[in-house]
Amino acid sequence: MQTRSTKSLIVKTAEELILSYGYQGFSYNDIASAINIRKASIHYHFPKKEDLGIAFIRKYSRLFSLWTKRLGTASNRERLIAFCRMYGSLSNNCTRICPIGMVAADYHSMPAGIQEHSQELIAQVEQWLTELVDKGKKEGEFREYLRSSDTARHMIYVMSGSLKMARIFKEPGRIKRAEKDLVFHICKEKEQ
Amino acid sequence: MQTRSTKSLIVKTAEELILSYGYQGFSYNDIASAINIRKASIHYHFPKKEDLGIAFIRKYSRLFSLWTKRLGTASNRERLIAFCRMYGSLSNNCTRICPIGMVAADYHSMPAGIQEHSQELIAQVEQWLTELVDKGKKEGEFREYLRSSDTARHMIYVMSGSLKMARIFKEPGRIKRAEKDLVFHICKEKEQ
DNA sequence: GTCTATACGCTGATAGAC
DNA sequence: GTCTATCAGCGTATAGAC
Repeated sequence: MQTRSTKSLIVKTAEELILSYGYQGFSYNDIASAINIRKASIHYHFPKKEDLGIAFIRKYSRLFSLWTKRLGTASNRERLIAFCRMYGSLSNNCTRICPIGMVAADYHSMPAGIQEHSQELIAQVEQWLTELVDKGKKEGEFREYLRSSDTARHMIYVMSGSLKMARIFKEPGRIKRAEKDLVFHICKEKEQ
Repeated sequence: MQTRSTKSLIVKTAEELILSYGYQGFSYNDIASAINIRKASIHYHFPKKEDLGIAFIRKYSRLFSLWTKRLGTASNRERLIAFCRMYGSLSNNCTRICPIGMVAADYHSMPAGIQEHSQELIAQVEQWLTELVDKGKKEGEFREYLRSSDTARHMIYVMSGSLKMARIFKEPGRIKRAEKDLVFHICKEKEQ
């Protein structure tokens, strides 16, 4: 197991633990036993827990950038649906919530560095969605009366909320329903 | 300071701390210093932290029951708006989030007793909203195509999400916007 | 890079005096 | 009911050998 491998394995494990138990709900010891290394080795890669938290946020920020670039030539309606599906996949069969939902709830008990990076991640997603809604309106796919940025925020609230409730009640259908509600409210026709 | 007073003061303080920092983000020591008593005194009233967590959830459950009873003769539209306003007041000027949003995020790192009571609280609010939407549809105030329980859930997602984001970005306007969006989507006319 | 060993503060919790 | 005193355990974090 090489260095780079270990480092990304640590982040991957932290990621799973954070999205399941929250930032304060996991410890270096949890990671150490999960991947069979010692706590001190984690501190070598991430001296402070805050560093690991930031790495987690930044990873999702990069993943989202990559995801938007991979979309190619899809209609605005298709992009909207793709976003909901991608978001829903974070649920991991009702075991996890989304990064945004997690950092938003635990926000005030997180180190300042994580707070800043959280704001950036949320702003990044909001901006992408705002532009999507704006484009969808201009190109006649989305309802004209929508306010782009408010609709973008609305989408995040709904998808993020549905993941949390799906986990609590073990009802994956909540995520699908949230998607359908959003598509119906935002898109002009084809209620599907 | 009599006994009953101290007990309710402890719950009140726990409440503020939980809605700001989360269940794992506060300690008996935080409460003790906040109201100038010793940790052991808190353990007298609430032997385990879980007991205090449950008291917190149950208090909000009772408060919600009382709130719904105090509504009197209001139209369904007025009830919808009243709900959003009541919910928004939990924000406490962008310093707190809602009980549902908090327990939903930290769910898997909470003791089983708190999880159960959280489920009950959420179900209670969902049910009241479902009945409201149902009634609003039947009486012609709300849009007929809405599915009552999905709309109820949608409302919780949106209001709960808006409180969290309002806190992060210090934008109380997000809560008001969430309310207007919901009213517009659910009510038939008077876009306001 | 990974390990062993260790420091040390804070946590939830208990025993017992008043 | 509230206090002082105390506990074991776990948290993050560091030093230094290999």
